[in-house]
Amino acid sequence: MPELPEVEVVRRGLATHVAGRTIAGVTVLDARAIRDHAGGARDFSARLRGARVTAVYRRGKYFWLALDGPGHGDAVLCHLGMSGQMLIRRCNDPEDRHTRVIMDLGDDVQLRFCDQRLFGGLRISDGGAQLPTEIAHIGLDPLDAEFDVRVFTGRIRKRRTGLKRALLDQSLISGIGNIYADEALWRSRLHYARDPALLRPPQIVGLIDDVVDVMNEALEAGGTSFDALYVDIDGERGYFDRGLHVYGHEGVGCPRCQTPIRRDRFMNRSSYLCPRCQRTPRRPRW
DNA sequence: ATGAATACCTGAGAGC
DNA sequence: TGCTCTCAGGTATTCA
Repeated sequence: MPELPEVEVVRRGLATHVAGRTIAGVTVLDARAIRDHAGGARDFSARLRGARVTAVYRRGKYFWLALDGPGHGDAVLCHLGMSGQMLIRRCNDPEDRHTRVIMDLGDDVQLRFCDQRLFGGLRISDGGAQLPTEIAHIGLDPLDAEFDVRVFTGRIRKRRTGLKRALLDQSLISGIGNIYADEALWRSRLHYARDPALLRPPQIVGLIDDVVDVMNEALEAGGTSFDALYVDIDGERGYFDRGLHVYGHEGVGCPRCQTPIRRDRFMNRSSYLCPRCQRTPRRPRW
């Protein structure tokens, strides 16, 4: 569900409200939320007790709390999956639905991990404060200062797969999900089945420019919320759904040419595109 | 190397 | 009302 802009909104909220705090206690309400933590719930809680959060980092859709004190150099590695939320609450605030893990942070502050579908989760990464080895296979995201569009161009043009499939491959470039893939492809007037090897390098540079633009615009709007499943750490929605041009707009006129937006089934999910602006290629790669 | 299928989950909404 | 079906922003693994 949440893609890079939504995760970055959460990361910023945590950097403001959690960094500098000490974890006084951890309650795992549903062990499935930490299924990727090798040690299980007791180990998870015990190792975090007394640890201090020094900073909150992100790569793609993953983020992590860097720890000091007990667990110095370790990190709490987090992914929101399709429906995960990080909520800052007072201890006596009403319960949030689907709360799976609660971290008490002192001063009457709680961090609650809530996740309806449980595709997300938390785990401790040994020595992962700088960059968890568990996500070594995740590529740089386009907002990372280290991201080099020339390197990316070289890599994607070697991929023998469709353009959208490549954009969604988190090992090639991270942070892009179904919404922002469709929005960026529409901005670049590229069909999802274009063959990356047949694109000119400037087209790929332009596409990445569009990815960065749409993500930055979404970030300014606080992310995209279609429903209550994506909210920031205060439980507030984002407003970028108003800024979407094609995603979820089946049958609505393309903002450029008024041709009705079409929804295709692709990779077992929906792809929205303008059939006039984004012509099906002569030699498609699916 | 690539990708299809599957698994992990809950819940909202549509249609009957 | 209650059943079945489809859909949803993601990732990892297995098998061909």
